[in-house]
Amino acid sequence: MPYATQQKLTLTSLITKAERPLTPAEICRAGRKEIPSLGIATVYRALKQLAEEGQVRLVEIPGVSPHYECTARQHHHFFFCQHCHSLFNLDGCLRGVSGLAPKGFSVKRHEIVLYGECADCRGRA
Amino acid sequence: MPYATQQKLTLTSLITKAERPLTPAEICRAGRKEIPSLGIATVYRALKQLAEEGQVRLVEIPGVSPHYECTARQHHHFFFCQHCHSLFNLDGCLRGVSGLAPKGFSVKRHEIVLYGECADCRGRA
DNA sequence: CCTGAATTGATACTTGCTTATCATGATCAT
DNA sequence: ATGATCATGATAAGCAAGTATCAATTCAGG
Repeated sequence: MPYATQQKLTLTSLITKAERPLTPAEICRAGRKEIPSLGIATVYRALKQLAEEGQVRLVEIPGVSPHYECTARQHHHFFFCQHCHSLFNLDGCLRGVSGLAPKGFSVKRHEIVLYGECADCRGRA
Repeated sequence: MPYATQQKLTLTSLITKAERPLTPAEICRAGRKEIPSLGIATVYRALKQLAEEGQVRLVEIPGVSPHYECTARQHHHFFFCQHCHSLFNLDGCLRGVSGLAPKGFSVKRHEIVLYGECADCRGRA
């Protein structure tokens, strides 16, 4: 039977409360504020377990290193700031996405990614 | 000054005529029908040069290994068959894509990817 | 509080993709 | 043709993400 360790509890809480997808490195850095000895391997192990349980999912964005997010969010897409390299969640979706597929093709899911500059970076530039 | 070798000519022609994005491995395999000794390193070198010249561009799809395509095509998106792992070009786009971004964000470009089963795979299943 | 089972953290290793190295071979201006 | 230059192909090496290993540590039931 699995043990309830400080590492798991901290990491689960951290990922659940995050308001945007995080990289394993970001998760590790954040977790070290609570548990300074936290190792990256433990982060990967926790992510793997949480993903298997369905609590966390991998977010893959073209040209962006892998991020992870809590699955408790509804369907949404992402905005990647090319200046500060941060990933933002977007609300809403578009109509007719599946209509882009040729006849005879069945669409199971879709991804939409916007690239540009976030409000902060735009203001500073 | 660069030399016009059989390898470069063959690879350029091959990529230009392809009707869908190809992986370096696919390009190498196809090129060997013309030049059996063709090495993978030459494929990567050609892709790098063509990309710098703007003739070819990298196509990155979440969860899919890197593909390359000719830039002479107009704006389009992709469909990835989860069964045969092939990438297909889609015609058309959607309206209001940039409207998904929060206020103050500037959108430079976007990507839309559909995942599912292509007509062939769907028929066989 | 003690003991067996699970977990941790450091690090070595694996995997997939891409680039560097270098001896050999192709290209082209003369 | 021919020599200087550039390109090729095989393979080693690099790189980044993730996994395996293992001694040391932590957990939790009796």
